[in-house]
Amino acid sequence: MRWSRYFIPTLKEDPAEAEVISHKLLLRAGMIRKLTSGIYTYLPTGWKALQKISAIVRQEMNRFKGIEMLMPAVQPGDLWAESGRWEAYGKELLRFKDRHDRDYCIGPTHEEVITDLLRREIKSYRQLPLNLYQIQTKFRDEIRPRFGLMRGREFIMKDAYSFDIDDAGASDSYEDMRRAYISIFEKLGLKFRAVEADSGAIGGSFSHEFMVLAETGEDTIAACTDCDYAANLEKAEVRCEGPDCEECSMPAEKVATPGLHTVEQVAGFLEVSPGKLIKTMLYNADGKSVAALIRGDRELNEVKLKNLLDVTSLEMASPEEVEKWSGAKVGFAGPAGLKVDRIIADLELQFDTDWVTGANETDAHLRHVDLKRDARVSGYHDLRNFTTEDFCPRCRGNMYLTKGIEVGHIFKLGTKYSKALKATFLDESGKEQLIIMGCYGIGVSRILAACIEQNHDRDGIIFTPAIAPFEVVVIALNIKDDLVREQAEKIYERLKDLGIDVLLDDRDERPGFKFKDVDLIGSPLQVVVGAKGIKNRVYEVKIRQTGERLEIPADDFVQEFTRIRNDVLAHFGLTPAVKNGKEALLQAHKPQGSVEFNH
RNA sequence: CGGGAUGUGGCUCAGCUUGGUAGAGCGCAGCGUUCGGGACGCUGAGGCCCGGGGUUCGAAUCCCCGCAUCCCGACCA
Repeated sequence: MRWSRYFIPTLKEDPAEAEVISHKLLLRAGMIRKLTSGIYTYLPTGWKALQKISAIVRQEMNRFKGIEMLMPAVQPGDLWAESGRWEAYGKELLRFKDRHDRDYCIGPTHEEVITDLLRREIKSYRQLPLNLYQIQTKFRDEIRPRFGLMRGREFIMKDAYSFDIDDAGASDSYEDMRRAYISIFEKLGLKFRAVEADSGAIGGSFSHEFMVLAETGEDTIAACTDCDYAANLEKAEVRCEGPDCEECSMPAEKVATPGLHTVEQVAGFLEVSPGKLIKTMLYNADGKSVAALIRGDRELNEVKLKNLLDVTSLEMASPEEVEKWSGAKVGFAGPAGLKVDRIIADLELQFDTDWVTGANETDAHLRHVDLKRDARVSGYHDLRNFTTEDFCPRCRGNMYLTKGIEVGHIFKLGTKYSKALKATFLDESGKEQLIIMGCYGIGVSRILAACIEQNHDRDGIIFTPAIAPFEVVVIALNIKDDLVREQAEKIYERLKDLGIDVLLDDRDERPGFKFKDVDLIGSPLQVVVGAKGIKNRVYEVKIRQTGERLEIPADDFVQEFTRIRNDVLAHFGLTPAVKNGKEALLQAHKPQGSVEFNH
């Protein structure tokens, strides 16, 4: 492709409408333009990058038994009423009526449509399993679209749905998709983590989120340095182990702590560390009184508490309730003698003793408390937020915190939709059974934004070779110089022959102008052809990622260029695989299961 | 849905406090000089100043009502 005959409307200045880096750079690099809030046109290079992402998604989905199809964007309201989501989905579902006054919506997802299709077509267990997917434009009428492609209203998504005859089959389908997703993100050349998501009542690890690692990510992830374990910070498991401690040698003793009701105040007054205090947090859980005990220097994780109690409503107790249950004003509750239905303690409290707690008496605390001796604790459970001091719950390795952008989510649906829409099959014994489903999403357009969030510098985008609209840009420095033009054309043709997606910057512009533009659009490699180089029989190759400029002899250009290119591919965890001598498909060369690449 | 901000040439913005009929830089067109990190000079085109009402002799500027966009939060998953 020749730049002079192409369409890449770059911007020199940051657009006022953009806040986050990927949004700014997508606009500045001429990849997208906004039509209206949360809705963007993909310009040629933006669309090209999206197609490259889609191609890898498609390739890996097919490899892991997915079958591509395409469903309508517009869906009848009746179908959504049948699944119960016409009411449940809320305003995010864009609804409208046709000329006959019938209800319709624009699909934010396709469980209803695919389940409707399958219930009509699937009769027998012999027809299953199936995994059907599509890559399609979705619409969700977000209350507040923001960050460009990161959270648009209209966006491109790959959504897959699996259909199995039993749980074992569904688990196999799920595992296939998990592996496919790992492979997809490896081949895209992105640093990512598969994160265990809240599997809720289903149990087991049946939900994973795939997070592209980027400092600007919205989610915080706790990840293990030694194994694959990673989880959203608020979901990360805390494991505590150790020998049971001896009973405290001293009896519990009441001390006056007038007006001191925060951890810091009490710890300071009694000259102990906050870690020797126990916070007693009182909750109203579905009408029952519950006390959660946690070390003074820790944070309670309410989601963990709620899941543990398996209640629908969990609220902190009102001051009145606190007084009623503890017999003291807020700030002086303690486990000893507390009048609540249930006392639950955090795991780590069982490995220590000689605590300071509230005395259930205003202006008083107890010291030398031994939980086993002095309180009726019904159980020790993981109740607190994960900290970086904690170790990996799987392999005891060290954990670190990182930020991520959710780009994929896989989970087992079970029979939620097959039940609602009566999608059944006859099993071997002729008995009618519900189809077991799973669904698997990838935000294709969000990947483009996430890639830029992860890979950019002050000059612009640094695309991974797999996503770059053009892997190489050949810059003809002075196009009016016949020799320069001829040499640039020659290199351009040679690279094309190697099967590389290459752009020839043949514009009649000043060098500085062209350098800035080329850096901005983010191609991983640049070949600079100038009069000076030609005189010395060298070409210059610039590696976008590092800024390195390498002079290579004109005579063995192809050989040297290929070597440099392979180094760049390796940096993104990729190797070239030449097929039919032409098509340069990019392959991840990392072993499967290894999900992170280091700089 | 609550809070905040902004709408002026294609883009980024000034002008608004203190009303007098619109500016800069970039971009665009032409000419010349330049030519390895977004050059310089000259000439030129381009604006119902978001929309609608009002106040006033006179409104980009003051008042009221809309609309749009962006940011924070809540909501949603």
